[in-house]
Amino acid sequence: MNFKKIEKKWQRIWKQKGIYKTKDKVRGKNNFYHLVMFPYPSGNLHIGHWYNFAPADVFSRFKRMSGFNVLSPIGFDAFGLPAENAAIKHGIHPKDWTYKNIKAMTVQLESMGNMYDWSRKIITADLEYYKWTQWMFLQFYKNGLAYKKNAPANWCPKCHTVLANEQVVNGQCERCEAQVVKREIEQWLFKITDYAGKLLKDLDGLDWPEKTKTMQKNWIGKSEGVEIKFKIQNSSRQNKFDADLAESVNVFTTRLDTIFGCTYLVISPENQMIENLKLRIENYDEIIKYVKQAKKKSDLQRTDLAKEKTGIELKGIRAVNPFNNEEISIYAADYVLGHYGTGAVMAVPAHDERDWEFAKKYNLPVKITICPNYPAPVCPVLEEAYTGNGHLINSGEFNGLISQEAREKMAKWLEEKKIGSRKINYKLRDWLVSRQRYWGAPIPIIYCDKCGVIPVPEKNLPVKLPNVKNYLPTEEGKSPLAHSEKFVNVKCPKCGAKAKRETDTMDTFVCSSWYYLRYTDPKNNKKFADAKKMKAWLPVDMYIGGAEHSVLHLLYARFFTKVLNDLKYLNFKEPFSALRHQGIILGPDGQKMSKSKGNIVDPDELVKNFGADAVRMHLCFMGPYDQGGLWNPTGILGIKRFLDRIFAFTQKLINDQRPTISDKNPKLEKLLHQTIKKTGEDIENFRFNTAISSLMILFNEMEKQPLLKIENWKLIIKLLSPFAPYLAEELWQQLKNKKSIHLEPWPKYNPKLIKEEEFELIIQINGKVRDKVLVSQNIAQKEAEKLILSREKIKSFIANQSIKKIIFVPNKLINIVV
RNA sequence: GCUCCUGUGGCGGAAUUGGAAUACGCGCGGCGCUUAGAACGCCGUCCCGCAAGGGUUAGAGGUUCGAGUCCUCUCAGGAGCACCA
Repeated sequence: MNFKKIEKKWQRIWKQKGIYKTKDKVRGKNNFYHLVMFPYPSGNLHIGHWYNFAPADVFSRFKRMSGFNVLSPIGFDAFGLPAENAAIKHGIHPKDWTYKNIKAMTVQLESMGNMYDWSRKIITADLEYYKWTQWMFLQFYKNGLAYKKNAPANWCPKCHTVLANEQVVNGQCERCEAQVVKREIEQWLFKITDYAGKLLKDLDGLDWPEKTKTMQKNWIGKSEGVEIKFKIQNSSRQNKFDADLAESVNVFTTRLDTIFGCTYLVISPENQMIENLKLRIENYDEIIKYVKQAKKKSDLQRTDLAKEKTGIELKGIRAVNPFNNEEISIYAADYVLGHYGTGAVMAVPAHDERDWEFAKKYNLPVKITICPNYPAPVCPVLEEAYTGNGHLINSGEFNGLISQEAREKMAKWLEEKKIGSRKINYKLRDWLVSRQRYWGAPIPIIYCDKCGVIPVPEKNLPVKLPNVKNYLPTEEGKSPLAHSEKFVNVKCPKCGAKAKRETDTMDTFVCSSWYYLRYTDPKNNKKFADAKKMKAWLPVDMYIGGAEHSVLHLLYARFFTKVLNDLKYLNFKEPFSALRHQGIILGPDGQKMSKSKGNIVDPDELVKNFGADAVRMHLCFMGPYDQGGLWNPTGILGIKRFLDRIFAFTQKLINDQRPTISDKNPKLEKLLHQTIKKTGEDIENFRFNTAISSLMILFNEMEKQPLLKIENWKLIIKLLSPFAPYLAEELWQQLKNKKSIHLEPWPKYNPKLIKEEEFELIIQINGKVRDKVLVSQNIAQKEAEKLILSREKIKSFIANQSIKKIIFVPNKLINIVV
């Protein structure tokens, strides 16, 4: 079999006939939008791409054969850091690099034989695309969802840009793994926190892997509690000037039930209170020294659990616990985070591990208020914090309540006295979208001395990314675009005076947050996509991609959809109804593939040696799709042999002069129909490996038949066609069919033929298999008992033991307990 | 530290709801074809035992007539979270 010739031939014909062009509507067929996460044009397609795209294409093809009008688009996530970093490394302009790679990767993608509708290809770095990315930014801005602020941000010193929280992994840059540092810099953010509640709640209705949902839930991090006002007590050093300032400090807690055990407060070093009470804090200078130190630390240093907590008392001021009116001291400590809750906590050392540790170190009072072994009257001496629920003691009128009740009653008490209220906090922080880099969509904002921050009018979009020579990132925290006078200097759209453009570009994740919408109408130059077309396809019915995007792309895309839904551009709230992740392919050594380790498997080489069909099919056959696994260099031979045998057998059938119609083989017919059923169900459930093994079992049987109905053989070619589209098409033509096999419907199985009339009854004695016998389906227990007890083998096993019990499982087994 | 997932032959892996463990493929061994090899075809391939039979799903216990599957503990590997009050 000359697979190279076959692949070339069909690539040409498929393109010519446009069999993969997708219409927005086909009569009698439901639309099905099947999407794979589009690739970065980072260089070459690697085996991981193949593992992502090839089995996904099997699913696409199966859906299409099953009667759906399937949209299966592809494109390139072309803007962004990785592509730009690679370009710089090779000394090539990012634009040239990116488009050169897109060209090469397109050829590689075409070789896979996927049913992509190439007429819908999108490239996020194209002017026609990023015009709409900028338009999206403007909508966010106009609706108060994009804002600029100056605050410490995650700065990657190697990539010379700020990063979103989601892009910092263990204190390192997600891409280059450099240690991220804190840097004060003006930056643009999207108010994703406004959507925290909805992003959390709507996860419930999605057909997504539970793990992914859990990860998003944890990232959003909802916690319910109360915010309480602690009054600041007048101190000896009070003077008239600061009387109005900071009369109280707000804390957030989820453990209101422990408040009688609160023996001090802790505020974060960033807390404004320190400045507000400057004149009253006796050791202000010392405090400021501590604050400066804390601010210098990176998040990673600050959150290092292994390190001892540090803190410093704000001398001269004290707070009052509203529940028992006790005066307590106030500390500043860097284990309290400035950006979460109120940036201040009530410390309950007896019932919180962190407070316990801190209290032991600074010798602060510990007061037990929760007893674990309810209703035990005496609480044990604590050796560590007791953080569980229990019944309350030392808690005034709330004594004797259990934690859950107490939280409820105490919250009411607070609200009645107007010194606190229920509050929900989220860990999620706003999405930092500006990047001080060249290769991205420019943020469409203009700064005018007179008019202030002015969004670029929509009619002036796109703000074109200039083709500058100096695109290298800079140290000073500014985009390289800042050096381009031509780009920067602009007239204010409002007053016409001299103004300056924003020079930061957008995070690549902004581009990929809406691309799935654009595929439905990729050429539209009036809107990002036509509403009718979006309605025809969206939301995405099945989305496939790597699990590494669980809290990045997938969260951002959901956020975009919700915003556009609120702005009435979309009629749905979730972009991806169903989601599946492919696993990761490791090198033969069990290590992650990398150039330095020299364990990279080159898909082009494999295609050259074994053919695209074999590569596709082997990837499907390796194991469960979401599991991935190590690459076994010889495993693909099995698939290659299988395909060769299919080819040879077809030739034999075609050349065989004898009439092949006459065969009657009910056993084989049954197996054929069982296989049609199983293959379809397995593909539907992403169990490609077992689908293929059932095809192999069927073929092994068929091959043994000297005479075979050609119509039955055609069915097996159809079953094969999603896996091996080239070979199937070639054989289909050889079997004298004019239309493409890929436009054929999936074979239907005959339910009557599948049914077994007989089955092998397993005979167990004390749970051990001792014998088996062929009996008719649905045999009754009595009949079965009679039958097996008369068998010599069983008789001898039972001998003279008495039968205690007989367990009968219909159509499976019978177990005699003696 | 916490949470979740995974552990089945020499290897990748099968095994509806608890009901024949090791399907399918790789590899290996033997034979055939061949001057020889490659390719291909056929047969064999969990362990002990001549056999009857017995044992085996990381390890130890438990529930059950019956456990790879459910429960408890231990070990190993992986993923995620990690001062969020």
